[in-house]
Amino acid sequence: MDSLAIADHLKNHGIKPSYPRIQIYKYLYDRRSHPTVDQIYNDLIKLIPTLSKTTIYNTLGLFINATLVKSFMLDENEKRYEIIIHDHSHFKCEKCNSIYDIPYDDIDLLPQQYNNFQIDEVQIFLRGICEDCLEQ
Amino acid sequence: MDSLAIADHLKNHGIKPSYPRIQIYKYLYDRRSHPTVDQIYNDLIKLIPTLSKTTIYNTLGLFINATLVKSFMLDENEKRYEIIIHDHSHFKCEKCNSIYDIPYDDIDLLPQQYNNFQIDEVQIFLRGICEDCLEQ
DNA sequence: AACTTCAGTGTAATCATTACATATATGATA
DNA sequence: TATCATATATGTAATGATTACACTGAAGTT
Ligand SMILES: [Mn+2]
Ligand SMILES: [Mn+2]
Ligand SMILES: [Zn+2]
Ligand SMILES: [Zn+2]
Repeated sequence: MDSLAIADHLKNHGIKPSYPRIQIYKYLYDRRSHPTVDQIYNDLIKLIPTLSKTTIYNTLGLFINATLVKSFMLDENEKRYEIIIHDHSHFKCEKCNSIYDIPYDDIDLLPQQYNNFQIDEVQIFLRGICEDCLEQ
Repeated sequence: MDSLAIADHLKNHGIKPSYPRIQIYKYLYDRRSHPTVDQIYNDLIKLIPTLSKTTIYNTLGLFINATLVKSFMLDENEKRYEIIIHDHSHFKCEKCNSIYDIPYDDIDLLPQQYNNFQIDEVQIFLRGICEDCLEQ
């Protein structure tokens, strides 16, 4: 997704596509990682020397309101952010601290119903040791 | 579970059963809620006028190490704590902010396997609107 | 009693996040 | 183009949860 396509995409969601906004979106889109605000800042400051953390917080807030991005917390005390592409859950390795995406198909589950509760969102976190770390 | 039984229980897990420790355990055991440190403090200060938050943090840390208690975070920025009795997941109502326990039996799932990953813990959070709030 | 150990407390430091005020860019209007 | 209005971006300060640290005091041991 190039900058022009991102700009259109943001406009379609009612967000004016300023340069920092486009770059933050692009960052999340290209890496498909789960960065903290600090990580985003440390990476993008190379590209946008005037960038401030406040701008990152504000921009992510906008994206979340437009349901382009979502945030979640593991047990650390920093929020993590990721672009919303399709539903999946997360696995965190206790050894290498990597966070893996896990497609829903791979965990056999259907938690769509609970009594008469309306369920809008399901978050699943797995914790353990990843394949790579187990091999050592 | 009375104070004597709790004292024994703590001893069995290598924790000296001081008065504050017993009361904090009792608090979590009796209420079966998901309090923040602040809530624990504000409630127990009535019973233990000299209690400090540091003591609560230390005590919960001990309990967590002994796997008597676990902590988790929703999207707020305060950790929540609960006693470990049996596995279950959580539902948070977006209207009344209540946190409900949901037995695993009620959500049809078996995420025990993923490739060759070793899965030690599964956390499931549901989000939506609870029965009570829907009725209004 | 003297000594050791450890639980408990209070204060200060840390760090993520938010609030706020100011500066800058954009876009419309005259 | 000059002027004005509005939205965006930035920097600094405030907030609030958690942790670090140093001290106090109780309990037990010799
Ligand atoms: Mn993900
Ligand atoms: Mn629970
Ligand atoms: Zn790993
Ligand atoms: Zn409710």
